[in-house]
Formats: sequence, C-alpha cells, structure tokens
Amino acid sequence: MPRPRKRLAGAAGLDKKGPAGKHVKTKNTESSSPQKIPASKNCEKNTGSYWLMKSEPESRLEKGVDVKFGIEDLKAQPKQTACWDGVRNYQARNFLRAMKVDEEAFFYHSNCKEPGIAGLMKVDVQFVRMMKRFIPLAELKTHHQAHKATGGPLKNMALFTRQRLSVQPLTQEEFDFILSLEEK
DNA sequence: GCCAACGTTGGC
DNA sequence: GCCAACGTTGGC
Repeated sequence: MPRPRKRLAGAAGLDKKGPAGKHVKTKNTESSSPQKIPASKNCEKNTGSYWLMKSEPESRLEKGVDVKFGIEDLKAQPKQTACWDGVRNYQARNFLRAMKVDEEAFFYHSNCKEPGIAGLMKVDVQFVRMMKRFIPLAELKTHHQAHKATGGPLKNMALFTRQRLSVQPLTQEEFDFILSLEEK
C-alpha cells in the first residue's frame, strides 16, 4: 500500500526515499525499466505524462499504524501537499522516479467502500481539485470491458491490466477520456 | 472477512 | 534459474 504519509514540514512531495518502505537503493534500479511510459508512442505535443496513484481513504491498521489517507486528508495537509512514501513495489517506485514536477495524477481511492477516482493532483504531490463527480471503479471497468471490444481509449488501462500496481501511468487518451466522464 | 491475483522470497 | 511457499493488494 503505497501510502502518502502525512508529513508536515513543508514536505515538498517526492522525497528521495520513503522511510516507510524498505528503502531504496540509489543504485541503477532504473535499469529495471518500466516497460512503457507513454510518450514512446508518437511525439505528442504534451511533454508530460499522466499518472494514477492509489491510496486508502478508510482506516486500516498496518503494523499498528493507520494507513488511512484519502483525498480529504491530502487537502488538509499544509500546502495541500504530501510526501508519497510507503511504496514498496519496484515498478511503482520506478514510476515515482519517472514523474516530473507538475505532471497531473488522479487520486484513486482503493480498498474501501467505494473504490474509484476522487480527484486530481499534481506531482510534488499537491491537491489540485476534486473530480466534478466521483468516478467509480465499476464505471471505469464497464468502459474498459467495452473498449476491449471496440478499441476504445481504456482498453489497456493499467488499473485493469496491471491489477496491483499502485502507481501507474496513463496515456493522454486515457487521461482525457476519464476527464470527459466527469461531464456525464 | 474472504479470497483471487500476483509479487517476493528463498531453497535447491 | 526454477518454482513452491508465502505475503500483500484490493475488489467484493
């Protein structure tokens, strides 16, 4: 469970390493490269990548520590900014390293009553806004299933194809499509 | 709370 | 390097 830690102290987002996780070697772990970060596709005008980051909005004790950190908790941070640590999975950590400041990321609520996308953040990791409406996992899944047949934008969405990855990239098309769901 | 999916560990 | 055992994620 990748969990942002409620860290104060002007914590400016992505620290070098999270104390919570094992700890990251500064080695060349980048060599175990994430197979595809969007952009490899064709030259998109937009330089940035898009991301989806999971966190648990409901209380749960893990080794005696409450891992609860929902979007409301992010909003409540000083500067509405948190330090996203506690990510253990190598691939997820590689994605964290690949992020650049100010790229956009969805805040996804996992392991809870209603899983889904709650809002938008920008890397460093700061609250940007709530989604105009909560986008439930079930709805995303419906589109994903349909798009597998039609070749629509969510056909390869990592949320479904890389089930347990807590920090994941989105293509421009995926990102735009999900934003368009707000208006529905 | 259950449990499927899947990542990690460690013996060989 | 294989693979079984084990641990974690996260939907339901």
